[in-house]
Amino acid sequence: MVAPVSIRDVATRAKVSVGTVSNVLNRPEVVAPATRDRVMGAIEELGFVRNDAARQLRSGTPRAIGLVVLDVGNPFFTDVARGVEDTASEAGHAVILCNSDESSQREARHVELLAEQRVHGVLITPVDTDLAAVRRLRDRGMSVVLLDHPTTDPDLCAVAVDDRAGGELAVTHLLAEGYERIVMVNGPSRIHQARQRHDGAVDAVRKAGRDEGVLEELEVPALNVASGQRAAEQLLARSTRPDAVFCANDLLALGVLQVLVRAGVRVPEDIAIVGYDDIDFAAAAAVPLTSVRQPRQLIGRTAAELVIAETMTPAEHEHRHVLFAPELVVRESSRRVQRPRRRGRG
Amino acid sequence: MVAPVSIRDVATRAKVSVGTVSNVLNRPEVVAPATRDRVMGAIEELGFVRNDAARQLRSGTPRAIGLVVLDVGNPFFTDVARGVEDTASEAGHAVILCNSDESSQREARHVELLAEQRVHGVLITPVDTDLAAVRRLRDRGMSVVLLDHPTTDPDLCAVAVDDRAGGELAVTHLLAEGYERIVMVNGPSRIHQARQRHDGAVDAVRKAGRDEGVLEELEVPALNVASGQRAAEQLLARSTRPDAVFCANDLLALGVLQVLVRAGVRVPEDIAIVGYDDIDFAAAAAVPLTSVRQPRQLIGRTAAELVIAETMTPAEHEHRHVLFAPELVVRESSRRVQRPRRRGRG
DNA sequence: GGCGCGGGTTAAAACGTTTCACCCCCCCGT
DNA sequence: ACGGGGGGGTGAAACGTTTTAACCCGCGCC
Repeated sequence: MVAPVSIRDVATRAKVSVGTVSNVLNRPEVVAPATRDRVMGAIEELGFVRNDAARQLRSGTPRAIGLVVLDVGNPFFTDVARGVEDTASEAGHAVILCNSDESSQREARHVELLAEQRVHGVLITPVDTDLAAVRRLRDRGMSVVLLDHPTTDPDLCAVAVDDRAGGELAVTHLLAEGYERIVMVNGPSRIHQARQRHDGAVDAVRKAGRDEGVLEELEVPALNVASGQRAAEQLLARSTRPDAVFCANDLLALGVLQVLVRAGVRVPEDIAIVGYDDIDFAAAAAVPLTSVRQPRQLIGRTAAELVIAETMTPAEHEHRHVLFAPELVVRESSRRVQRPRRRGRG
Repeated sequence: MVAPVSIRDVATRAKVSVGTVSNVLNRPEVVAPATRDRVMGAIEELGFVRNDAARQLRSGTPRAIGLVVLDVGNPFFTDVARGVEDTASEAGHAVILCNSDESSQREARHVELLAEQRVHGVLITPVDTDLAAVRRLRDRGMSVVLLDHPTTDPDLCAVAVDDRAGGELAVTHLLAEGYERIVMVNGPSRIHQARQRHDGAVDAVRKAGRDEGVLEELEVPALNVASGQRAAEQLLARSTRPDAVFCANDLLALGVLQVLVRAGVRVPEDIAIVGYDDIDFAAAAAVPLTSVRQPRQLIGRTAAELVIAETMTPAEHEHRHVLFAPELVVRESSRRVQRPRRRGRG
């Protein structure tokens, strides 16, 4: 519509050189107030906007960071994204959000795109445990922060929550409340978090000195509401139902909860439920959901800070592995209440 | 870590000119197969990645589009975003996601950033009804698509859903089911969608030939779960309660639903609830929620297609205003059931 | 046997910044 | 009066591509 206006146009308009215009843009203090005002005026009148591609080409310092998540539909990730976005935008960076949808193929495409953009850094929750894609990024010189995916690689920053501890927290709580036939509805074992949370659950059983039969794992194909619903239907069809369900995330838990409630099963009297993530909907569920809280926004903020810090001072940067502690939020869905036990075992 | 490798390095390695390398990258068909293979080999060995900043600078055609939403935490927007992301990534574009958080200030900052990035186009749900920021973008020559914000401006593309029709749909349904004391829990009137949905609700009352007293509006400060909870508490405290609640979005509805259920109010027997957006959680709620469905992903896809089309062929592009029709999804939360009316009025 | 032709390749210009070395001029000290 | 110094500004190179005009060369055609 309008002819693109460059720094050169501004320069001629303000009767200065392009160098001076660049200076008022980047180091206003070195140019005399009078000329500075003149240049600013010209910028205003012409509606000049700095072309970041050129700036980046010359200066080599990009102003965007990439964020690759497993599922934008999951509130957990949007909260993380919000944290990332906040600190990034404070630092004047744009966030390029990519959704891998748990597909390595999509992940690869997105990573390629980010590499071409020469982004400042990449925050990624890798879909595969083998970190080939991630390593390729690093080899091309970008700083990478692993999100919610612990690693021992000393050349990588990572921000995660101790999933094993979280799993333990949940099941310890259930055992303490007196539940004895616990089913863990878990995601596919290729997902790292799923495995860790289950390991933690097993830890809890062992540490409590219980028979390992008190905990059973039921694997579902995806960590979403629909899978939870199907899992609950399966459980309902059984002759002996569990007295508690621990779900690998809140979406599963909400699905389970809904099906149970609609089937007339009382929660927690008949079956208790514990979720994971403590998304906002967990507290607002029909029966407020006990859940393992992760500091979602904090994860995002921390990761963004790390990646920005790393690119600011690449030399003295030490790669850090930040591991947050999860926290159990007990709500109604798992509180032991006085009730007639249908089948007294403990 | 690794010295950045440019097209020039590839050229010397493959013993061709940089022009040829560029041709291999952009028009493989014009270069002889033998040399093409040689160049590809060099690219592979050196791990070359095209620098998009330089490409964009020279060619003027960027490969990213901007998306500015009101609230990334709202599943409605993440679904829209997913639609945008899908088509954008099919077209080889990155999506820069920005969260304005309903603040004009943040919106302005993000818009500025996008302008500097010289993005292909911007998809935006503006926070203010006056479209100053949007117009500034357009004046700078970027194509803009208004998301979920109808306009009559013929110089702008827009993709929206007929909110007024949606509001009418919801209330017509409630009236048809025999509800007669309807409260609409609505967002702040500065939000365009909120106003439209209320207008539609009023339409429904009028068309049904009812007294306008059957519909009352209760305004809450934000369209989220917490506001819904507070609204429900207010309603519970009243001496005469409504027999139906129409919420301006599903987050509000879920908040209302939870508080009602916990207070022992039966839904829909005592109070019916209708939400708006039909987010995934609506169907999975304690009482599956009747809601007005918007084609969320389709909105995103359509908007992305429009913006890409516009920048492909700016000359022959005609700005379009796409208006999708909402659809009522009736579920349990508003189905009339036989029950003893507490106070017979109709 | 010269000519035009066209496929394949190249050299160089251009994109809009930033940065760096340099210049001008005025003021100050001697 | 002259040199030094420094504030304020300039000009040009450089960043990594894409693109265009030109070039080279072999070949078929008149």
